[in-house]
Amino acid sequence: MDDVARLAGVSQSTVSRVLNETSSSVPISEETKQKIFNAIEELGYEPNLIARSLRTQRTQMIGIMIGDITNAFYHPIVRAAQDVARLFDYDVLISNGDHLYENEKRFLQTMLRRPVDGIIMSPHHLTTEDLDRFIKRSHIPIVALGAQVEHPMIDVVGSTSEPATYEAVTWLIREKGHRRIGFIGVAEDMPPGPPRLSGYSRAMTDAGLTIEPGFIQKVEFTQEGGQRAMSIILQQPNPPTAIFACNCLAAIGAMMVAQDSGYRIPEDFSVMSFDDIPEASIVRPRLTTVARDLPSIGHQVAEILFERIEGKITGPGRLFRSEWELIERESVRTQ
Amino acid sequence: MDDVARLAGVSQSTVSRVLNETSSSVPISEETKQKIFNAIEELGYEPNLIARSLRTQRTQMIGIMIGDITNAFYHPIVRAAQDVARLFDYDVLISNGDHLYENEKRFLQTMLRRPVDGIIMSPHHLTTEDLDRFIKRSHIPIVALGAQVEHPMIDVVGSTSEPATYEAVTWLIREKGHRRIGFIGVAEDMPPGPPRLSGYSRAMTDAGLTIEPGFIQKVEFTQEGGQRAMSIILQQPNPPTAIFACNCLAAIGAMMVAQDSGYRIPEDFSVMSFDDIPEASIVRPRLTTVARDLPSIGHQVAEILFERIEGKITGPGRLFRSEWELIERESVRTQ
DNA sequence: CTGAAAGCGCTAACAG
DNA sequence: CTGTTAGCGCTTTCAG
Repeated sequence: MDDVARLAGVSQSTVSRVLNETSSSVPISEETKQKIFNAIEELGYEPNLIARSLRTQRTQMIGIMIGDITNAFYHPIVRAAQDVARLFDYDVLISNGDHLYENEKRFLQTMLRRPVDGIIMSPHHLTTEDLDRFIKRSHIPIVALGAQVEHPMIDVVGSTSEPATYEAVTWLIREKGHRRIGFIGVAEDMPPGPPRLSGYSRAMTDAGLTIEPGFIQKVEFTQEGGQRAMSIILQQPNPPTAIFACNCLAAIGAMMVAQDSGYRIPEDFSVMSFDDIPEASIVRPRLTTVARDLPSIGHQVAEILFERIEGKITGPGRLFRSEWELIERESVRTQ
Repeated sequence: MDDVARLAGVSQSTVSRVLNETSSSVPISEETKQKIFNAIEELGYEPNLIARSLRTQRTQMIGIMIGDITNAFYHPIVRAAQDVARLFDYDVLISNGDHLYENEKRFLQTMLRRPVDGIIMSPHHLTTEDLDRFIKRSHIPIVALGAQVEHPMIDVVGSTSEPATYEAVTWLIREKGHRRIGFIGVAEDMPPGPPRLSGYSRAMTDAGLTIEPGFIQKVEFTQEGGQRAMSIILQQPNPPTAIFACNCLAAIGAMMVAQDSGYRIPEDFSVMSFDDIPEASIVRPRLTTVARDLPSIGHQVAEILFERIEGKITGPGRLFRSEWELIERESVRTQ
């Protein structure tokens, strides 16, 4: 920056001013500006963000932690969030939680040391206390994605799980005539398992149907998880006619086990799942799912975060519920 | 850090020393160390990486730019690279190129301003001159993933495209008896299109087969691309009996178009592709592919980069070829 | 073995 | 409208 100033024949602080024109309320003559821009051009100067950060105490970076890079659910969200970050001239530090508590804690520590100006995360194991301790120490705004975080300073996006599952299971019962419905949930009661299970239970109860304990299986968010769950369900003496899975990958795993065992979908089992990822339309039959608009969730999450970063919003954490819609394809038939 | 020093009753520079013990050759008494660690613990102190970076001129960050976050090909690679970065106590800045020249250029600029200590990228549009200009200015080591970058300072991992495609197409001809083979390549001759096309051509020529121009379609790395390509191929008066696609997503798109038009795979068309992503085994019939060990590529790429970052390797860029193997599933039948 | 002090590149008062 | 100056929090000589 000194070199630029020297070449332009001005002081270094003037260069800094023209570079941060918005923040400085001081007017600068067009002529000086031109000289400076020419010098910058000639030298190919790029400001050093490290130095700027040290001074301003803002890093122009946000951190995003996703549950699992392998899960297509997160891709549109990350992409959209990255797009809005770019609008604000922010970079994004992405981290892979892989659903491990250790990774989630390390992520927080990294965010603290680095530090970042804001965080988007999908905490699966982190407790409210973990988050609270972090926020007390750092004051970095956090928005949580699809988690049941109850914290006065954390904005939450998601939480359509309970009602959406209720509607979907009710649809399976009322419109499609199923009465024996299995549920593939999430191991260790990680989010978003519990609200979806509760939506399922409520729908069953409201319809006056009994829930057979063997019909509820809790597994990981993976194809293998779905396979495991379905194998167990298939061993029931009187198996369900429909399966609601919390997650597309698990639904696909379940479908594959059933097909490999000689069953036909949807003739022998109807399968339905949550979140419309590309795999849902690759698979045959195509999956009927509860779909949320993932790119717009990504947008929303990032915009909410920047409201905090820019200080436009202060005060207690807010809760945003995203829309959903039922996409009917081929994996469910009427009983 | 001052607070820690005060609480421990030592000077701030001593605290810094115990925190960077490896780099400092100066011995420090056990007693002092203990006092300092206690103080750190008590205060919950975390060093500020920004300040450290400003001083050391190293950021403890690497940048990774992938072609497309949506393409499962990159997921194991990113995950593995992130794992090794963590071993070196590095953070990872991930960016999504989305196969756009503009994004690739912006990525480089970001890496320069930020700056990072090293870069892993899969350049699709960036020219050797772009990269050369960047390296001249920044001296940041780069390792390129699966690209045909010819630059004296850039390490390249990949480049099995030509021989692997040659082998695969030859297998289609010799073992499976196909003589009319279509090829779905990459639009605008982006990597890794050209070497794969050349492997295909060489195999066809070596087998004495003619290449019909209408059998070669160049499209994007997406399902839609594959759909488009296959639609055109299906309109040929005398279509091929087998299709080799450069990319699984495109292969899946192609398969779906064929199936939706009433053709059966592999009875009417054999389909084969490159890179074994999860979708390849979800789809029916399961895809026969040329598979590379993606996690180990990710590991390798990162390790090569850290050799440069740590200065263990200097000198001209190296070329690493990864292993591949043919995984036969159900999408190819003998003619 | 430990402390003092310089300075990484920048921003933002403050002073003209 | 522009220049001078004081740090941001750390590492690393240089002295002791």
